[in-house]
Amino acid sequence: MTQRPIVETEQLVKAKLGEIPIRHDQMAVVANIHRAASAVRQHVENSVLRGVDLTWTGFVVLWVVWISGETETRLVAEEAGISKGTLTGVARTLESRGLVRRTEHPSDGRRVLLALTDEGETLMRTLFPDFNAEEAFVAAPLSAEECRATADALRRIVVQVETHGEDRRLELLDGAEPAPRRSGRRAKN
Amino acid sequence: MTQRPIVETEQLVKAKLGEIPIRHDQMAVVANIHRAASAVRQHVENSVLRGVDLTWTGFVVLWVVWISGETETRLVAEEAGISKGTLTGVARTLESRGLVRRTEHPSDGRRVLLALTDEGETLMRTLFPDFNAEEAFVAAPLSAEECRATADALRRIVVQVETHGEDRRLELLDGAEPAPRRSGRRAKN
DNA sequence: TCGATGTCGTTCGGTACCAAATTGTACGGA
DNA sequence: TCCGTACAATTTGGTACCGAACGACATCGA
Repeated sequence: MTQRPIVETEQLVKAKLGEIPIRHDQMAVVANIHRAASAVRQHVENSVLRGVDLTWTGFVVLWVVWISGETETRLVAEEAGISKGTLTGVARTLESRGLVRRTEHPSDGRRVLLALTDEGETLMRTLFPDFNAEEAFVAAPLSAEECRATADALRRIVVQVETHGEDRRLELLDGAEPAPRRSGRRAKN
Repeated sequence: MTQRPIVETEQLVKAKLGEIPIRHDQMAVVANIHRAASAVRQHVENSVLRGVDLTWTGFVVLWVVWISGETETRLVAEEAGISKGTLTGVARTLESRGLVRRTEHPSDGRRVLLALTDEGETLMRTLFPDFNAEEAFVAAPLSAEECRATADALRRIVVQVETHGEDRRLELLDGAEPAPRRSGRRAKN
């Protein structure tokens, strides 16, 4: 993942687009968010997670359930940042490994609750400190203060998308229908 | 994706782990990197990319080839931050849409070059400004200076993983064999 | 010249992942 | 009681994604 120098990229973009103005700083932030996310994810998967046969997402789901206790699946999906359809599959995998247990909701037959098994609890108690040590490792070049500032900036981006993203998308489409997703299951008509 | 308040999360973690010390700032940075990455990706896919039937990764690959010109696939994969195996599939998809062209390397029969078709060029010329506008939208809560500081912090994390990640992983295993990946194709023996 | 060794891109086995469709349950009002 | 609407999780159809294995080619030394 050898990164092309930013300066060079800017020149190349300029050559491609000529007069059209580009927001470089914003472009760099977005690009680096994704580079960092995949670098960190890859590192953690290949260090602490591989040995216990978990994917990143599997770990995140375990984490959410561990911290929250028995929780409805839709909330777990939301907290873990994946769709509920994806969670169904991930939860099935975790269940088959004996780390997670499904229970039906006491009063609402539609809902399903997720909780850790004893084995899951035990795993997380030893695994989380290792995981956190890798978080510390990847963030080592940043001071505590820089970590906080960076985390805060990223949080503001998340909030921006969550609060204004929907409106923005509607505005962009400007009345046109929402353009069906080409991959995945076809829309009915 | 309603985010649990950080303070609350810390208390819950503390309750779970008791005396074991946790690096909270580093934990928050890693968590927010991933939240931001998926929020941004989702927003962009559902705004500008859906209409032209591209996934995030497909766009990134197009971008790399657009900026770099005709390029060997292994370099495209590296620059795009995906494995070469994944690139084979993505390139196939893009080729089938007529956006990308494969050429054999003039002197080395193993290599394959990727270049945009005219259609690909045309698409990027109109698509990239739209894409960049969404980058500006998601980063809107940050000043230009904050964008630079955040991008820089993220870049340092990427560099940290790239320069010390391998050593770190070896150190963690401490002589043990590398723990086979359980999912995916089985190791030979 | 030929074999060992390395490096390409591709194939393969498997999970992850999304959004639409589907199925099942809840709950209000007629 | 029955119907319609709302909301729950699951299924479905498709791409993305990784890393190991593979086959084709390159390169170097004997």
